[in-house]
Amino acid sequence: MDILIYNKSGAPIYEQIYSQIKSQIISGALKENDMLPSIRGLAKDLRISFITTKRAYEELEKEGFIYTIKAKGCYVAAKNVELLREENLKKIEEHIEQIVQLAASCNLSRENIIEMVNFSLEEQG
Amino acid sequence: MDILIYNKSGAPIYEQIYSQIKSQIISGALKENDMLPSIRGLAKDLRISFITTKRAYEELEKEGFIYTIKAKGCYVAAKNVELLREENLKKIEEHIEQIVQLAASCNLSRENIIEMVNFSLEEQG
DNA sequence: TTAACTGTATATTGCTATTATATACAGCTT
DNA sequence: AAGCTGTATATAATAGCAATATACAGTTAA
Repeated sequence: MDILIYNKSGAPIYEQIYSQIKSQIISGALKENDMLPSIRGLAKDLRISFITTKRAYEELEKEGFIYTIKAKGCYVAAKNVELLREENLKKIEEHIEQIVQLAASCNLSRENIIEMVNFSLEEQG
Repeated sequence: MDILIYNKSGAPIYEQIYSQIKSQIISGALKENDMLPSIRGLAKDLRISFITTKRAYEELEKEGFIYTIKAKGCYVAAKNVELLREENLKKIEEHIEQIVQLAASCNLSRENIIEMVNFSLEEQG
């Protein structure tokens, strides 16, 4: 399990753990039913409290990326790609609606909006 | 000057004052060069410290909605369409950032996003 | 069965950002 | 001069959050 903590990054530790594991699940590096490192083991490796790793795992579980069996361990959940996709699509649609309204109230053209989207996409890579 | 403070609302007092005055300016209830209540007078009415009303006015001035003449008072600024436009642009950028992040985490392509924007724009007319 | 592992629950510490404040100051008006 | 206006600085009080220790309870394997 490759997890790196950058103390300078500004992001809280539990969040760094959360997002790194999440990425590995989404990318497929971690597969369904793979066992995650125990919250205590990982905490020891990272030299932090296990409460912090626990918090990261809690988030992951709440979002449906992992599941937990008490006294046994935490495992990668079945990838419900469609679910994730639909949830995100709904959120994206809401954002777009907001954008369209804002754009209308200040005479921003369609081309301008698309430009902005493209720009932002290129920034992210 | 009608300003109501809801202590339960969760929003800080200075922000409630800020947004209520802002609304009145945007709606036209307060017109260009209208004098606002003095920060001390308003504070007295609302039974709060004048530092709090001052903060609300500071925000309004920073955003360009009012202007101040030392030792005289605060006045509604000329309605600046560009100002509103910039505010909206900022909000739109924030929405786009969110969208880009969401899209990345469910492998939604640039084309898909642009399609969605176009679709939404056509719906609105 | 016990030692060593797993996750859980509760309370607490420390820190940082924010809200709201008092007090002392300086300029305008009458 | 009295009484308004806004200004500047320093301070108190909160609230929220990150990270933690400690005590608990279930599983596994020697």
